[in-house]
Amino acid sequence: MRIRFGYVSHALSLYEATPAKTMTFARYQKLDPDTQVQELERITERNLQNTIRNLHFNVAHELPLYRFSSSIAPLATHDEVPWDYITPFQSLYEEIGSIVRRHRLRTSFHPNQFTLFTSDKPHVTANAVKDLEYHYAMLQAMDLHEESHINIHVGGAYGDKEKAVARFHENLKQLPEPIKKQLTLENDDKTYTTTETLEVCEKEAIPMMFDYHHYMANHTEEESLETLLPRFFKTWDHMPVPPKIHISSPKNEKEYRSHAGSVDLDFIRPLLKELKSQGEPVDFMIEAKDKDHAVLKLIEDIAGIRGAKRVAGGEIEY
DNA sequence: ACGCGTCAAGTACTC
DNA sequence: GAGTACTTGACGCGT
Repeated sequence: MRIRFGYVSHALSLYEATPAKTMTFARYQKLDPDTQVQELERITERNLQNTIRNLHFNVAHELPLYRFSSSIAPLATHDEVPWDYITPFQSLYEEIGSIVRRHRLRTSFHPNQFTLFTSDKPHVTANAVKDLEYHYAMLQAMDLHEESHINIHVGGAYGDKEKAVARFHENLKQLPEPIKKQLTLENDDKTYTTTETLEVCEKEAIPMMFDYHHYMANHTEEESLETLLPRFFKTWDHMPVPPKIHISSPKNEKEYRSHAGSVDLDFIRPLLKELKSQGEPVDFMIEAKDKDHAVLKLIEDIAGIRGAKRVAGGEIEY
């Protein structure tokens, strides 16, 4: 089995490299109207430049996976802040796309928890569509809109999961088809278990994003890795990329669902064992507080397991 | 330099 | 119905 690795948005080793510098609406309103858009543009340009710096970090460390920040363009989907977050930065978006293609990186977006399709309130669904259109527009500007995935959760339960899932399928029709093609759906740590998420994925032909930490926090006795993983793999059949798994470990017993700074090798051992027996290549997106530090450490830890061998900076054969 | 409250958005829970 | 927690990083403000 081959495992490739990556981290979320910001390599902390780099000096002042956040790709998520932001501006709140409250702050925006306090600005002189003449400088409002100028300020948004200044922040966005910096976020795109920092995205490029982070991609160079990936290339130098041979880490094939990278998740773009969702906060590249502040207030991009805010009703009262209509501004063009694409055209002024076209060449920066293109540069990002060309780095990604040249080095065969695998990139993605992960919009926040407000982007969901289970709500019974029409404006919530409308906002979800708008938010996904924002992410997709950036991918288009990078010319990565046919390869990069946008990952979201199923959503809320509202006291009746069956009805909520029915609404998910209904509301999802409002999402333009090209955007829907780039979606992945992730099992969450409180509401939708892996099986429930798989059912939605299978119905919609959407690949599933398996989060192992969420699985550990939210699964039933019937849900064994042994039975779930083949079904999870199947949602990625006919995809040009391997199934992707989110990896993190609990902060502590009491705050089990919170992410720890690094990834505890013992916590993910059962997953590694099961993946090894499946034998298929997989990609690991590491979601630890220490970001790049945690990835590089985990790679060394896994490479230290008997039978495992590092074949690149961010790639292990096991 | 450092700590603390705030932030556009939603849901779940308590009262 | 109103209020708070959840949860993330970044930011502005007060000290």
